[in-house]
Amino acid sequence: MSSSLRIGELAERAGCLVETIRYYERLGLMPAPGRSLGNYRLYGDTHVDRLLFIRRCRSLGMSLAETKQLLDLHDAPDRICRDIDRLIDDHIVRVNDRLAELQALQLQLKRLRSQCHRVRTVKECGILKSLKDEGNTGRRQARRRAAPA
Amino acid sequence: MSSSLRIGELAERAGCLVETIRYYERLGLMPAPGRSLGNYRLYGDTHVDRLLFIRRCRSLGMSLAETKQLLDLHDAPDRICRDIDRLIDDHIVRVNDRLAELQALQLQLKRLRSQCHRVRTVKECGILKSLKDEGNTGRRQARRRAAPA
DNA sequence: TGACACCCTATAGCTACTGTAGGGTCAAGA
DNA sequence: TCTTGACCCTACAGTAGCTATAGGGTGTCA
Repeated sequence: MSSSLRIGELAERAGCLVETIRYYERLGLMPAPGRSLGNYRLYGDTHVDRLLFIRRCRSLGMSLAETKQLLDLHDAPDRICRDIDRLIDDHIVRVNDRLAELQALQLQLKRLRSQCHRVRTVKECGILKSLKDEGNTGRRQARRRAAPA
Repeated sequence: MSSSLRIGELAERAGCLVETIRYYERLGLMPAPGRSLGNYRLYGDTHVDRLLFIRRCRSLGMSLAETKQLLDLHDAPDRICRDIDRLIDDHIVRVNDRLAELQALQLQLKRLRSQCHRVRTVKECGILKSLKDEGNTGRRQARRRAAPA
């Protein structure tokens, strides 16, 4: 029953590329499987489960680092699950933030788009004008040493 | 009036890092400026405008490739501006798509989070259970040659 | 003269893969 | 038996958009 899959079959089950699985193995997310006589990787059911778990985390937008944390928690089943809650909560916050950013962005783009008043040439294009003038950019970064006191 | 800024001052005006400006220059988004006797880059007003334009496009989520297209259109002021409209429209569509994806994701995460019923150990954690069982992943990719007919 | 902020080039690192080169394995068909 | 073709292997380069580091040079002030 503990099937013996080759990497291509595993990839198909998980809906990912063969290269992705080898990549996860290099990163230590997937354990190195046994090998056939011809040096082919051979996977069992636990590998299938683990890969599906990883892919599901990824499809929920988690990073590989977060996914690794969840896997580690999963491998220590007697720990309290508050850590898992926290990880998911943090992720929800990040997704919310990104969502708000994108919504603001969408609004700005629509405003920008409305600047085009059917003129004919680029020279008179309201969109380009807006892109040039508006806001003058966020001024977030600018890494230079602090001015001496 | 056509100021002569060093790269650090330009970076500060645009709210980006010095390295980012040099990176844009390597990519051809920023033209190579003149140099001082000591080989320092010296920028004028046109460079300031161009960098602000780029940063504004980036802050609107456009790729550098899209930004380059807009810059090229900008440099050919007699072309019809329909191309600009189209570029912005395409971008709006992509932002909308991403927004919808994120909203679906947020819903899934909240459902996932609600699986935790205040149990104590990871072993019994409903979140991990959901991550293992649910949906069995999208099965999108899986690149293998088509089965022979 | 020294200290320090700033600049230079070249190169490596980040995330999460994806793609390629150059080979080996394995099963089926001629 | 030989060949074909799908599949596998390792190692490495490439993607986007920066960011960081090493190892140097420049410019200004005390």
